[in-house]
Parts: sequence; C-alpha cells; structure tokens
Amino acid sequence: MKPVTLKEIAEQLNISVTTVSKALKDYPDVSKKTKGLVKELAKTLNYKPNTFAVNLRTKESKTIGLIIPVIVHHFFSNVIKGIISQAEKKGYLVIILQSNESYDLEKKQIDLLLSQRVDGIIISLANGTANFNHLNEVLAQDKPLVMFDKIAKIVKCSKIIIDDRKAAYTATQHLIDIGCKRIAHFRGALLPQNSIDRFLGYKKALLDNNLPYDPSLVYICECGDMSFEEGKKNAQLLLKDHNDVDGVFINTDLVAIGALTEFNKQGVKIPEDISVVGFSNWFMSSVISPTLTTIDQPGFKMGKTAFKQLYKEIKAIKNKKPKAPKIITLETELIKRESTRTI
Amino acid sequence: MKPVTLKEIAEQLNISVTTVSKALKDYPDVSKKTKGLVKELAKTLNYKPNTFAVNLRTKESKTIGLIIPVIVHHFFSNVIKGIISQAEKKGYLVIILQSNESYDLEKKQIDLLLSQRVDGIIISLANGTANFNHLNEVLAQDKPLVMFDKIAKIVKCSKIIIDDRKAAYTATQHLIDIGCKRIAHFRGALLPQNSIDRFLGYKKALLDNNLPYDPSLVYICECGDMSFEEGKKNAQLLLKDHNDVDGVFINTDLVAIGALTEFNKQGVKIPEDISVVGFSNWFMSSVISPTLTTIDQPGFKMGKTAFKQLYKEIKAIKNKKPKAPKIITLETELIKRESTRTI
DNA sequence: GATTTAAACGAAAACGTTTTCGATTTTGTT
DNA sequence: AACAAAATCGAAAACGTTTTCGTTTAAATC
Repeated sequence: MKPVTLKEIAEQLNISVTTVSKALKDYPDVSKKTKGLVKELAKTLNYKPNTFAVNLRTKESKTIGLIIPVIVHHFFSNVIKGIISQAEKKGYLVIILQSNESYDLEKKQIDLLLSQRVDGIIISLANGTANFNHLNEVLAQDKPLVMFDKIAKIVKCSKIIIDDRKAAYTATQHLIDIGCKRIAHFRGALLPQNSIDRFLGYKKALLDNNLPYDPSLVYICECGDMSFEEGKKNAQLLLKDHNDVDGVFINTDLVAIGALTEFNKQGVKIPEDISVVGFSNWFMSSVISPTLTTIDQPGFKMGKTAFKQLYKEIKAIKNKKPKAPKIITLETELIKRESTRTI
Repeated sequence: MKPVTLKEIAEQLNISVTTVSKALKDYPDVSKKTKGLVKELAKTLNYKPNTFAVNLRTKESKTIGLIIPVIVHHFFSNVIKGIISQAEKKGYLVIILQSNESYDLEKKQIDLLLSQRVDGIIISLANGTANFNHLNEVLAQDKPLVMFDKIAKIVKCSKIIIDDRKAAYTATQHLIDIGCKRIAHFRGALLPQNSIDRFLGYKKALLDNNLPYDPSLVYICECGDMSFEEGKKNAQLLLKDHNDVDGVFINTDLVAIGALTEFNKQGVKIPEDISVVGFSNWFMSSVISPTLTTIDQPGFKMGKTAFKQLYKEIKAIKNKKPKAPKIITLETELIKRESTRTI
C-alpha cells in the first residue's frame, strides 16, 4: 500500500540509492546494464518519485499560481484554458484562485501562493486593487510575475495586454464612420487600467473627429463586478436622460448584452435608433439578437502568451540571468455585426 | 533573500529548532514566554513554513486535483467556482486540468495528479471514457475520489449528480403538456451516463403519455465536444427529414442555442411551430431570443458539494475510518421561458 | 533536605530525494 | 606486471519540517 521509494528499488537490486536515482535520470556514470535493471524494476513496481521530496531538494514545485477576478466569464475562462494548455506542455501545474474583484482577497491569495512556494504567478488584477505592495513582494522574492488584461503599469513585471486605447478608438471610430453624432460610453468600474484606457480611446476618437466630448454621456459603475444588470440599468438611465444618443460604446460584452436586452424591451430599434459596440467578443455576442458588433480580445492566446513569458522568466532566474520585464501587446480586431448600422 | 527557516529563528533566540516549531504550533510543553518571543520574531522576520518540507513530513499537500472536460463552459466554470470557493475555506488549493473530452488525456492527468500526491481528486469524465482502470487506481491508492455530473456508475466512489432521468422526464412532460405530439431529442454523445439518462427520461415520458417512440427523431452526435455547431446541424437535419415535429428536447443549452439560431435563420417560428427545451440553464439562455426554456442545473452548488464530500473523505481516511461512498443527488428545476408555448 | 512531580526544553530520527566527491573497479597502455 | 586512465559506484550531507522520547530544570511534597 505504501508508495515505493528509491530505497526499496535499491535494496531489491542490492545497489545504493544514489545509483538508483542516477540511473533513473540517465546520469553518465551509471552503466547501461544497471540502468536497464533499475528502469525495469521501477516500471514494474510502478515507482513514482515523491514530489514532496523532489520539491524540497530542488526548491521548485513545477507549479504556478493564477489569480483571476472571476472564473465564470467567457474571456477569463478562455485565458485559463490558454494558460493550462501551455503549462501542461512544459510539465507545469496550475493552481487557480478567484479574487472576486476584492483587493483584500487578492492580497491574501498572493500570500498563500508565496507560502506555497509556487514557481511563478500570473494575475489579472481585481478592480479594487490600488495598492501594489503585495505584488512587489512577489518580485522582491525573486519570483516571476506576469500580469495580463487588468494590469498595474507601475509594477515592474512582464505584462500581456491588448492596446485598449487603440481598440476603443477603433470601436468609437466605427460608430462615427456609420454616422453617429452623439455617442455614449459605458465605462464600467473606475480603477482598472483598461477601463481608463478604453475611455481615453473613446474620448480621443471623438475629439479627432471634431465631436464634442460630453461627460454626462459617460456612465460609470461603482459595482465591483461589471455585469448584465449594470448594462440594463445604464441603458435605462441613458434613455431617460439623453434621447438624442445614436451610438454607445460599451466596456464589456456582458454589459452590452444587458443594454441590448433593455433596449429591446423598451422598443428601441438597434441599430436603427442606436448603434451598439461591445468589447471582448464573448461567444454570446454572436448568438443574441441583434448580434453584437464588438472588439475581439484574444483570451486563449493571451493565456498561452502569459505562460510562455512566465516560463521564460522562471528559467532565466534559475540560470541566474534574470531578464528585464517585457510588455507584450496582442492584436485585437473589430467584429462588425448587426448592432451597428451599415452605411 | 533566502526564505527564513526555523533554524534561523532558533539561532537568533538561542533555543532549539524543536522548541521553535512547537511554539509556533502552540504545543503545551512550551512556556508562554518563549512562545511569545518565537511568534514575535517569526512575524518580524516574515517566517513562512516551507510547504515542501511540511508536505514531505506530513505526507499531505493540502491540494486537490480537478479534472474537467472543458473549462470554457457555463456549467463547468460554475462548478470550478464552487469547488474553489469551498476549498479555500478549508485551506485547500485546487489544481485544474482540462481533459478536452479525451480519455487518453484524462488517464495521463490522473497519473500526473497521483504522482503529484494531491490529497484527493474531483472529476467529471470525458465523453470518451469507457475504461475505468485509471479511476480505480486512484481508489486503490486510498485517495478519495469524487465524481460529478459525468460519472461512471460502476466506479465505487462518491458522486454528486442530478437526477438526469427525472429532469429529462420533466422537460419532455412539459412539451407534452403544452400539446406537442411529435417530439425530437438531440442527445449528444453516446457514452456519457447523463446522455443516456436524459434519453431514457425522454423516452419514458413519451411512453407514459402514450406517444410513440420514434428512434429516427433521436439525433446522436459523435463529435466529442457537444457544441453550437452540432445544434445547427441537427436542426437542419430535423427540418429536412421531419416537417411534422412540433417539439424538441435538447441535451444541452449550447446545442439548443445552435438549434434556435438555425430555426430563426430558416424562418421557423419558435415556439409557434416548434417548442424547444434545453438543459443546464446557461446564462446565455436567458438573453437570447426567444429566451430558452430549460432545466436549471446547479453548477455552483454541485462544486461546493463535491468538495465538501471530498473533504470529509480526506479527513475520514486520515483518521483511519474510511467511509462508504455516497451518492448525492441535487435538485433541478424546469425554467419556463419563451421557447415553449403556453397553453 | 531529600524526594517526587510537573514544566520546559532539546537531541535525533525521519520523510525521500539529489548531488558532490571520494572510493573502487575495470579497462587500456606500455 | 605495473601503472594510468576511464568507468562505475556509494557514503554522506543537505533540503526544512515534525514528533518521539529522553533530559534538565523548577516547583511541590513530605
């Protein structure tokens, strides 16, 4: 019942534990013959190295931590998938934690991962995170840290992002191109960098096209978790206060879908009355009615890239040649669908 | 830069490693005074026990493994969330692996988790899994194993399920109640137990209501990953071969949504021409048009329950009082929406 | 003051592996 | 046959913790 150890193999073969260990790892100073014997017996006994001992000895766990604001989320679950798929290729396991958009939890979880001694951490920040000591603590311990999507510019680690500003600019420009003159923006929470950048892209597009920027058309949501309900609520407010709006650029597809639902309910014609552009390209956006024009955000690729970068840094640190942090920007694409007019 | 160890604390305080260890764990044979000193120094030095060493010594990792067919999936990601949330409460970490509906991968991953020496495993089987040696191997090693949703009845472990048969019966009965006479069924893949049970529930409802069971109305999908495309394809086939069908019970919401999309495209009126019932209650189902009548499957609760059960078994085995496997059936609910007629 | 009891501490083994470095054996060379 | 070189092996330390059990010190009892 007890798992078999090197010692037992050694005893059965009347050789030392050292030789068994070396044989299994193909050290050059073990003869072909003993290597054969050891490997064979190891296989028949179904020997599996004790990870705990290996970890203790080698000081690495071949495990990384992943902290994510929400799991039930099309974009994030795609990222998870990307990370896991890539990690598996390199023999790494992934421990996943959900911060629930809470800074306090995020902090605790970083602590937990550090004391678990994972080899590296990938994180997308909670909306509420404004203090970065916990992240700097990771770097201080010489542990690789990679951020994606919701990042903190100020923390000196690698980041995998999209150009939120540019993508938002493109989205807004599209609304302008099809003739919208009064364009609202649902910007979601205040803090996260990508909220800010998307807002800035929206604003710049307006100004570049000589459209006035009207702050009352920008809807902020204090709720931590941006959601369907938020979209409905904002749509209601919008219809009540601004009946001249003919276009909306919305921070996230889920919110956009909430807005669409409310627009449909109130009999507002999309796209004839109002054109709507979302952000992220959730699968859902392609099946609702009308289908949603949006910005495709490559979640799976982002996950893969994040792990690849983390892996490089793990190796680099191990070889005592730490690399400078790298910022990788992935391409996005405007997906035109039914929720925006064609000219 | 090196992490601080018990030894360093001991040296600074001029006491033994033993006492330091005991002090931190509140052993009764350490004086209040030294406990105070030790704890204080530990805090100022930011001491974190080396998990590798603790694991090696205690033979447990406070980590469990989770194998899931697909991550980007409303139901499964809810389960993940449930498991993680519950695990966190008990101080357990969760390693997540995606089997991609592949038996081979699943087998490898079980192996990986065993050699990683996780304290227990939660799994939802791949569609292709018909051989259960890898699962019995887990039990043979005295590791707790809990299955959920896609289970194998034959494996003697705890299971968290819904009554698929009953739920499918309810769904089909609902179609019958609103007047459907020719009811088709998209049953998805052939192997998984819940596919079978849902089919049996469908069939029994027909027979109990004296409606003929027509095998040509049951659409099977060999594709491993049941999906949107499958729904579209089956809807096409259905419209081509059976223009008298007035109701469909579909295995999974995502497939149902594919079918709805196709029906909409071909101008088939839902629910006037055909009533549609899905299964799982994905969020998406409440926002598409028409909104989808479906069976609510409590993913989050399932995840929580699965971990709770696993936890009990971990404790039980630790105390040398292993418990008999338990099968827990969670309630489901029919959610009536626009895709089925009202009488 | 001698003895018993309780309180506080520590030495050492153990968990299973990896790796250094020295020892032994074998092979090759003259 | 003697020696050098190469090939093969193993002893032992180390990783950091937990826990058993014995030892010392302090307090309590007679």
